[in-house]
Amino acid sequence: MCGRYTLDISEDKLTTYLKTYYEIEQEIDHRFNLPRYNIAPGQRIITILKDGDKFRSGPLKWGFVPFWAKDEKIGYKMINAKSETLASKPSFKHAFKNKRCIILADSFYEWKKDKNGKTPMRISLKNRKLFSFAGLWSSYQKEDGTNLYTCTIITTEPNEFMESIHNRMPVILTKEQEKIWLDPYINDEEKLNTVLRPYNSNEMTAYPVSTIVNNARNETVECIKPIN
DNA sequence: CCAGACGTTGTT
DNA sequence: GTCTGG
DNA sequence: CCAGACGTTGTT
DNA sequence: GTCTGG
Repeated sequence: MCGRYTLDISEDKLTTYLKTYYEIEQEIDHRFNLPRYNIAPGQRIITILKDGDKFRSGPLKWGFVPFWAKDEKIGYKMINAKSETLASKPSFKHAFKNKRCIILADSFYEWKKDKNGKTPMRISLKNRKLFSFAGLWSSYQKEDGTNLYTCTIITTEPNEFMESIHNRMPVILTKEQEKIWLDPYINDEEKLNTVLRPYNSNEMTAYPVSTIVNNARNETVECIKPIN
């Protein structure tokens, strides 16, 4: 599963990143408060989607609320979506065809179970670069008529590397895979499914961190500090 | 047909 | 809205 | 994901 | 146990 992650990059550098890879000229909202060391469900997160031929970056609340929901609380239960069943679940099938997005990150946390209980692990790419999770988004109309925009992170079976830590992992996309995933003109299930695969084990790395990260109120750099 | 759920993970 | 179960 | 609350009425 | 909030 994937229920916590980081985006350890300055506002300036992320601005450059968005321009370089996605031709996005927008400013980053200062309220994102970058860098971030403990991003949790329920928060507004930085995402990218494709609007026609242009990429757009925007904040989406993490926790998918289907447009037909009676109550937005359901979002707290929909922070992840199983890649294997996206096309058949009433909650996700529409978004799978029409509302795909990616979520920018540079690492994520998983709690590894051992004899002592749970140890939070920080997992990132060996090259330490930013990457993106595959996601789905939704627009939900609230009672007061305003819209709530939400998203979910897609999970898959673990690769060889992740197996020792957890039984699921988020779908991480290469830049090539992102092109397919974000292309609004593609809606062929089989084609889309080809990118929803576990990431290359050889490019991933992990280390244990302090349980400071357990509490989502703790947002300091201590969250990513290695422990013995 | 209508009613009621619609989700994931991990734990029991 | 759409699917499953009765 | 984990942490922390989880209830009502009436009175201060 | 189960829901809400971060």
